Amino acid sequence: MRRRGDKFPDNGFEAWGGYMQAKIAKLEDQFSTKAEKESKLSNIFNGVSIFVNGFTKPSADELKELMPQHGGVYHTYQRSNDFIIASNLPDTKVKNMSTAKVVRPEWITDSIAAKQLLDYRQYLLYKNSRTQPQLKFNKIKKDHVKCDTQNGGMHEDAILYAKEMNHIINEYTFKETSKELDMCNVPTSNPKLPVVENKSKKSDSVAKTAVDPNFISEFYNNSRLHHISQLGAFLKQHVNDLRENNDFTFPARAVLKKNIQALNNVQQIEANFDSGKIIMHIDMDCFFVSVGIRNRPDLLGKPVAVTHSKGKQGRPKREGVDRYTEFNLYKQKQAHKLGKATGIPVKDIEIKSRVDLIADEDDDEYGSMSEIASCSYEARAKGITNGMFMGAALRLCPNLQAIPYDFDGYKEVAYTLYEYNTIAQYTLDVEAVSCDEMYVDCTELLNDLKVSVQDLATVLRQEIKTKTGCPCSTGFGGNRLQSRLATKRAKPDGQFFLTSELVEDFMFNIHLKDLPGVGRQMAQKLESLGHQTCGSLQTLTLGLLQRHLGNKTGAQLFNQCRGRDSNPLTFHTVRKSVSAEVNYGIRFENNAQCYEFLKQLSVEVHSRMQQLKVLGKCITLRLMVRDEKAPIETAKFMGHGFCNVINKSSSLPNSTNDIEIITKEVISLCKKQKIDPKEMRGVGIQVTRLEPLNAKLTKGGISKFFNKNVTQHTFNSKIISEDENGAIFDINQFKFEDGGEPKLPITPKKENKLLSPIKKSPKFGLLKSSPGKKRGILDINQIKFKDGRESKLLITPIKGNKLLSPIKKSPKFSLLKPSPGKKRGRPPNNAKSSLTTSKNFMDKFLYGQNQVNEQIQYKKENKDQILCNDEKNTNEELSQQGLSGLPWEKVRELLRAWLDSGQSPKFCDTKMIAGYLSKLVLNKDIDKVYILVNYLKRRTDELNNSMWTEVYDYVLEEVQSSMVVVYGKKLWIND
DNA sequence: ATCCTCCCCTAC
DNA sequence: TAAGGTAGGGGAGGAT
Repeated sequence: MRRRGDKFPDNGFEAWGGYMQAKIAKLEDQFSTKAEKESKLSNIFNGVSIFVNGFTKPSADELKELMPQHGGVYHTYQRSNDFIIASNLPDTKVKNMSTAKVVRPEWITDSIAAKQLLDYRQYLLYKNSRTQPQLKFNKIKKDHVKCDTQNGGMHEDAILYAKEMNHIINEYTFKETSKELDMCNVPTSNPKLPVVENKSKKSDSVAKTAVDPNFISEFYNNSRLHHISQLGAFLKQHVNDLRENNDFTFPARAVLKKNIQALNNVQQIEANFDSGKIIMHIDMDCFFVSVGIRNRPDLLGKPVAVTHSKGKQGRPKREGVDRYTEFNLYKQKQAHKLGKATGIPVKDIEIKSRVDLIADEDDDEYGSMSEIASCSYEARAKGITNGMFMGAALRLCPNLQAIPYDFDGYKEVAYTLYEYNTIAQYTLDVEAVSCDEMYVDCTELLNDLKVSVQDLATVLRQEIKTKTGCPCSTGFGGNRLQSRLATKRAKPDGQFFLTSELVEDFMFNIHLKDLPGVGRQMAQKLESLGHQTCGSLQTLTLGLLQRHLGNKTGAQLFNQCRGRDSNPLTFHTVRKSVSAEVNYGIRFENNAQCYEFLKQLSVEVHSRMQQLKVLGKCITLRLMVRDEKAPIETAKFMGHGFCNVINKSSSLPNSTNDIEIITKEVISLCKKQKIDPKEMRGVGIQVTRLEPLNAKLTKGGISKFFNKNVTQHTFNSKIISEDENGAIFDINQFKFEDGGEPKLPITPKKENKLLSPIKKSPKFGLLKSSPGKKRGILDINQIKFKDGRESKLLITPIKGNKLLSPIKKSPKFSLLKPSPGKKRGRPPNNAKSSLTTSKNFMDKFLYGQNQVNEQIQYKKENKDQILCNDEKNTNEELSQQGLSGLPWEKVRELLRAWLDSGQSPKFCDTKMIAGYLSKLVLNKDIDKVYILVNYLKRRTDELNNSMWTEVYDYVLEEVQSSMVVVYGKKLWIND
């Protein structure tokens, strides 16, 4: 089982990966290969890897020799965990990298001379307190790390640092491995030595088929598609989190504006803003390749492909492979599908396929069936495309350079692209598409900066390039479709603004295949109708398209081919399903093996569900089974070959995330199919109809928070440290602006505010201060505020005494009844039952909605904690206390789950949230109030549902009334 | 009409 | 050798 997230809970990015075992395996590999090849002089650099940047003394070549001799690893191109060895670096480079790991080469030579690893910090090329490593040393237990005598007098922190940087998580394994290598400086392949026992066991465990216990982890660790998918999902969540935890002030905009103004050709603002929005689409150019050659200038300008295959290398022969038959089956199926869709006789259809260029099985040179994940533009010029087989690609371009995957590198670059240090420091109106692609609604940003689209693009692209080392392209347009097509035009390494005047001409020549949503099937269908371009398709009527393609798809295409797209960017995503599947390496001999694998896959799904904190109600098993006409041996090694797909699902009586239930259900579904396990070629498990769970807010968990200490801590301390990022809330940091014209150095947003009239609810009019009005004074001694950030808190003066009067409960407030208006999503179970059940959403969270499931779960996971059941805390008491005893992160989490629940809001929940926020106000925790209220506002805006809007209005009224009581002023709200 | 289920398709 | 995952949208057709 892969374990995720438990080791590095403080670092979201690491938590995502968590492939501990694989990492360790990789590490062991590094050691063993070295040990096999070199006769080592020492183990000084065990666990240390370096990358040499620029001219050094000793030279890169000499270091390359030295490192393995002393137990270290030398990388020809940079990996994320490397120490960077450099004697000097140009300033521009330094600006754009973390200098925490840049070390002078003397570190290496001195360490060797001293026969021990010296503290690298004495050799840092740049000593900048701001960029010093911020290690959470307490995360690693000291007693695990004592690296005994083998490391000589190595500074303990240095050991820790080296280890952390190299992601050596399992100290035990690390030690064992090192010791083994220490014991014998001999090739580990010698079968006589004890170590070899170990080694040979290990090589046995190189997972070949799904029967191997390590197969899932091994496979996922090498699967590009898995990485792409997980990274994408992670980044979407990341954007959710950013928006949730951010106050939406963007101090970095000032710098951005300066940088833009520093461009030579400062233009005045174009008429960008005449018609609605400006959407930007950012896409890294051939992402995997760009990351892979960041430190391989020798490959720049050459045809390069990222692939598992090493090139024209001989492959072992496999009996029974019949590529011709297998490929033909695919083609026939495709032809059949097309014939059915278009009415063209199947025999008249000729299918082109990516297998066309691939050679016979026994052709060593052009026969590789390794897929190309990404290829450079030079390779594309030769006709190579992503997804093509290596054999075919080599035929098109015999000097194609194959480079390996660098999944850590992709992760690192993606993170750079999405973290505060690039786009997110300027705006959070970001929709994450994938690890290398995003949409940004630039309307507000451009308005604020008053710069041209082109200048903004130039500076942003440059910034991304310097920070990631990879080129990207950006496209701009009035909607997401236009911006996307613009990017396509801009590539590679360019930018393009598709202005509204250009759209019509531009669209005319766009190939239908280039429209998002038009894939192979649709493109072929449309081609069979006689259309290949948007211009051509524009001649068809809406009705005709809908008849051929269905209502939605038809309408979508009708609009798309005219450049129209009314789909807004989605800044917040809610998960609807969780799944795991493996369609590679599946070769079972008997049912037992099959069920064992299903069990492992269930564990995988379960752990993903836990991470996402969801329960699910519907479980689907997906099987790929060899088609009877297909050869038993597949064309691709361990591939699935030509298969039939079986989907079977089962609805559970209750939502669950119980591993036992999932496993049982999946195996039972599988048994029912009565499929010969020998014929299985792929297995997948999917869980749908999700609902949120917060296991920590079960009864036992909650009573902890009613502990007196916690309460005191929350309410009385002036300096508290409960921010999950470790930030300290410190009143001394608080600044408040008083009187006169607002200077607004802190909140660029405010400028907009003052420029643009308020459109929304008329209530808001009262909250706004008009530009000339004086601001009130707030007693800063009573405000808690986050460390290190400037204030965005603004309090408007009270408008008359009216606002002090008690708040009337709006009579239209009708949350207990389902609105007859539009429905969103699937109501849980059925609408009636959800309304009549006694428990509301918050209660479910607080007291355990799926009490059975959860408590079982809870007991399993918290055997030690369950002792704290102070039964005096009855539900009733908790009800009275509401949320006020909870840490605010919990409330935020709860609020999020509530908004994501897909249910109709209930008044009691609304009241609870409002009550909590009011208490925060009384507690003068304005910072948190501000974040929560704005989060609520953004989310309810997005939900665009009158019931939720009422929730917001109600909560805001409550908050503002408390504000008036406490401060005599209202909280300033972003609009 | 409006749903649910079982697909297929698309995107990265 | 090779690592063909995963989430979401939507259509077809049957159930309500």
